[in-house]
Amino acid sequence: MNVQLFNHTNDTTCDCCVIHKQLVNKARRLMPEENSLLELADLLRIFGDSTRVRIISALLHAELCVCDIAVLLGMTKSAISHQLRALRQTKLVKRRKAGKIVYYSLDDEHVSSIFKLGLAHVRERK
Amino acid sequence: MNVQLFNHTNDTTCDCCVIHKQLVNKARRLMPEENSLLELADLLRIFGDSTRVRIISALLHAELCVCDIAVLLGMTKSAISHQLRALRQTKLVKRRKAGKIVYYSLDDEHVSSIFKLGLAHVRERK
DNA sequence: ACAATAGCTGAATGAATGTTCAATTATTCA
DNA sequence: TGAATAATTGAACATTCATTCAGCTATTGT
Repeated sequence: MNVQLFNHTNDTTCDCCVIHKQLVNKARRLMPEENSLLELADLLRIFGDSTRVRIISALLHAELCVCDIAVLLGMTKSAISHQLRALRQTKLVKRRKAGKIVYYSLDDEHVSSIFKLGLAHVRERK
Repeated sequence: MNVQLFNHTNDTTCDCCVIHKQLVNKARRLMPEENSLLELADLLRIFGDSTRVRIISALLHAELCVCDIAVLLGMTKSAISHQLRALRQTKLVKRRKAGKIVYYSLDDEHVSSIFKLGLAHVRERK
């Protein structure tokens, strides 16, 4: 276990030896398909913006319209609308139209779960 | 409930009426402190990059050194090292030195939990 | 039909960010 | 001590991205 193998590969992308070949192969085997990882990265990148986090935080307890969110965050409706589109594309929020007004809410339980887990993480790391 | 209040504010950041003032106030009351939200956004932004997600995915099942990860992802040690630093600063991974080699692993249970929740989300949204 | 309003969109711009390259540090082994 | 190697670092460059601005669509009420 953990034996240094020193299998020099001709892989030009790394200037070193493969130290733990079996572990690397195991990790490669168990890794989700590339596409899932890309979508996961996308999801978390969209989640991970201060404006969008505040929008999600606001929607945790109430369905709100674009104007509500704009006033709450002290930003323009345009800026909020742009961010809501990103959140909608990654299925973090969903919308419901009622006349001229569009109401936004969290899309499913995963969103609040990730929010709460992340918040717990930043509060416990000290 | 949901009565349109039309309280014109002089807030220049929004060119519209406060539609649901009580809901906005409630959301404002319940929102975590600004600093927590900023740190949460930071955490998820760092998490949400395809290279870093793949690193975390690799570390789900084994502790690996920088060189292992570089070979696994087909990238340079330098690039990986830069990303590991970002992951370390947000306490997503931790490291252990053994001679010249530095082993990285996930910092705590939150990280794999967020990973799994996010993956479930992208797989269930169709 | 017309005015008013909520929300959306595209282009532009300035800021943030990932990777590369070269150089440096830290550690082992002979 | 000196060569070799794993890892780190800083600067530079190219790309991505959030917000602003102006204009647009959709809907309501008169």
